[in-house]
Amino acid sequence: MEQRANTTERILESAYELMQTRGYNAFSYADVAERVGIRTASIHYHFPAKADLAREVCARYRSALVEALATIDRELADPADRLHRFVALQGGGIDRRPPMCLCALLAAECPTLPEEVNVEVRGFLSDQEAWLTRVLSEGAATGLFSLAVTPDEAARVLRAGLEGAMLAARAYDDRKRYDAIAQPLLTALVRSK
Amino acid sequence: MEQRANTTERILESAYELMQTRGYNAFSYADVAERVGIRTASIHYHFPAKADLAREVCARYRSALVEALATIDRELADPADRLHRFVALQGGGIDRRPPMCLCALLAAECPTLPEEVNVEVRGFLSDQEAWLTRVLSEGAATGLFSLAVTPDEAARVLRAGLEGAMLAARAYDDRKRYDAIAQPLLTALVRSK
DNA sequence: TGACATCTATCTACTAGTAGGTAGAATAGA
DNA sequence: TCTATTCTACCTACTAGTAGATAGATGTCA
Repeated sequence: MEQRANTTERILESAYELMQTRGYNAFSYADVAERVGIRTASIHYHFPAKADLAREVCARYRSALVEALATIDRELADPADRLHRFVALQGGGIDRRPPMCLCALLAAECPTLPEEVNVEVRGFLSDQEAWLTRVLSEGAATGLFSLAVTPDEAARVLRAGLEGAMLAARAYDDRKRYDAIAQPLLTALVRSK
Repeated sequence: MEQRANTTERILESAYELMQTRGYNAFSYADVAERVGIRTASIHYHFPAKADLAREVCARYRSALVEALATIDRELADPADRLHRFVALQGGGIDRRPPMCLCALLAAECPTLPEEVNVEVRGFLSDQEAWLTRVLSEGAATGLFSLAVTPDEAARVLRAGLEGAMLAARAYDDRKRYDAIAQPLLTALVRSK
């Protein structure tokens, strides 16, 4: 049939959606199979074990993050603009509500996750923090804004705060809660000059 | 036999520990039964459904929070001291590492949780925010410290940030990450005078 | 006090359904 | 025909939950 690439992509896409809404433990091969329109056994051909599928979903999600951050760097020069774009990126588009970062969700399940998935989750969090630290350092160094704490502290706080904001938006099923936390969080951390 | 109260307590205690480490979806009656030393069927005598057990665990956790906050109010008068005690409370003792708030964890699983559990989770988050808002308002009103944002904004940001801090500590299995976020978070939000 | 009845708490044994995973046959395109 | 892909059919382990029995404690009343 030569639909392997096609099917693999569809499996990954469905698995991503399921993982983002339910997490790792609450989705099954049966859920994916139903969405893709194949049998559960067929998924094992593309991804021998559930851990393989989850790891690949995370790895791609992480790659997408790296690309998105590179795009921000390319399109925006001002560190303050970059920060706001980052916050908006995490907040998601209009159709994706409430916003939720896949890896923030998986972080909550860490103790029950296969180790190869945990590696990707931690890598994602580290990538985020590293980029934020760089942008915050640049802004502070060039005097565009002043920080309430050191750049790497601000990066950690910002990442953690946005994570908590997404979780709250999810718990109350109200995407406005994200902005209601993200905005004052930025205000408290970064003082524009 | 008259061990009902005893057994009920032991079931609740085991369920609490399991839920705090694995969340709702990744623990089973079999896990609880093994720890308590009874059969799974016996758990159904005390808690007809898994949702009943989880709801009770959450309700008690929530009550414990309310009590703990009342104790803080009773023992400490200074709003700044109360805040630091709160942060330490969330960070847990020396033996409980890495720290994790049960309801912060469950917030991540919200879409897959029985509604009666969700009610308790949201109630917990609201209780926390209400208390924080009050303490922050008092501190700001009496001029003990100044806030970077409004008291209720600061309360939301603080709660979200600590939640993200606990998640990070869990993901990296390193309790130091909690303090590494909590401390600068407080610094950025609350300026002592 | 003794007998009967009820209650508590647990058990064994079971149900129906789901989990992830495997073996090997069928199919289809190059 | 060879190879890639998907299928049917199955497996074992586990899920929450139920049915019915039972041991022993407690209550009630003649």
